[in-house]
Amino acid sequence: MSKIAQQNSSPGISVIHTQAHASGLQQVPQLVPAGPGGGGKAVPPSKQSKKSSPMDRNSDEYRQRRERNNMAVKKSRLKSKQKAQDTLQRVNQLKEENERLEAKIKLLTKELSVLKDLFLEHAHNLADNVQPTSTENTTASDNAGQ
Amino acid sequence: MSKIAQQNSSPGISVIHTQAHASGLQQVPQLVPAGPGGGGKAVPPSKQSKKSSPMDRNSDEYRQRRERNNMAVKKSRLKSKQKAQDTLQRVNQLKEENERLEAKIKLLTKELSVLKDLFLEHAHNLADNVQPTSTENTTASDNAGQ
DNA sequence: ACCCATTGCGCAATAC
DNA sequence: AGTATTGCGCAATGGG
Repeated sequence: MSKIAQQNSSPGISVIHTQAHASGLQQVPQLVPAGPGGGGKAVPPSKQSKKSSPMDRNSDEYRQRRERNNMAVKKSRLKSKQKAQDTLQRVNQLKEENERLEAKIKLLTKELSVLKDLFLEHAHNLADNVQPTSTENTTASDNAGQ
Repeated sequence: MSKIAQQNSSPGISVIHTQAHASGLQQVPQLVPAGPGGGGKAVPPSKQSKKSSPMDRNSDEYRQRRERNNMAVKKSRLKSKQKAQDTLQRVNQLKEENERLEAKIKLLTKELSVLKDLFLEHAHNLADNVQPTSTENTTASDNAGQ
């Protein structure tokens, strides 16, 4: 998973791939009559030579279109790949953040429990009317809930 | 961004794509000499007609190999797509979890601040030797920090 | 009608 | 020897 093929010519630009792909496929114009049937259509007087026939593969315009499309395809794929990678990165980012948040929760929880304990202690002291001097042991009615 | 083309035949299975793609490309055997000749070779008896020549495109073996590869390609791409989707889902999952965690943090933080305030109040009361009866206003030295 | 963007597909070169 | 991946071009189709 490292080196790339780049089999056929086109080191980067030009070099029109004369044939289909890179081998022995012979191009055959094969202009089909493709009679559009009775598709007369009153409005668009176009010469009908566009959609109905397979388009001459030697046509300059054809090659041009192909070339453009190839570019577009490459671009699109690059973009897609990029996006995928970004998504992957996003996952890691979120995972990190998650850990951070969980750590924070842990800390806050601990702090809370400490404070609650202290508070309960005082409450008891007040209730028993005792002066807090040393460590108390939380006795009955001890439910902090959640 | 919804419907798929599926231009050439193959509704799902079989239908060997006789030609290149779906149009007028005529396949041309173009059998290069490649005569198996007397490919003797002691150990690897290969007829040398494998790597050096373009391989007969009519060859039964060729078609078989192509078919297999096509399958593999499809499979691989499906897998890849699946993975991408999973990753995307993972992102959403993590985002949700993140929100949950943040909500929890918010709650804990609030709880903490309340307790701290109460605690400070009591501290003041104790210090001033005052009986807590009504709402107190947290005056100076009021910093909960973070 | 025209153009670019996306997508399924098959081919060939590689990677494994 | 065989499958899995990947870059690439083609054609159909989706969207402006």
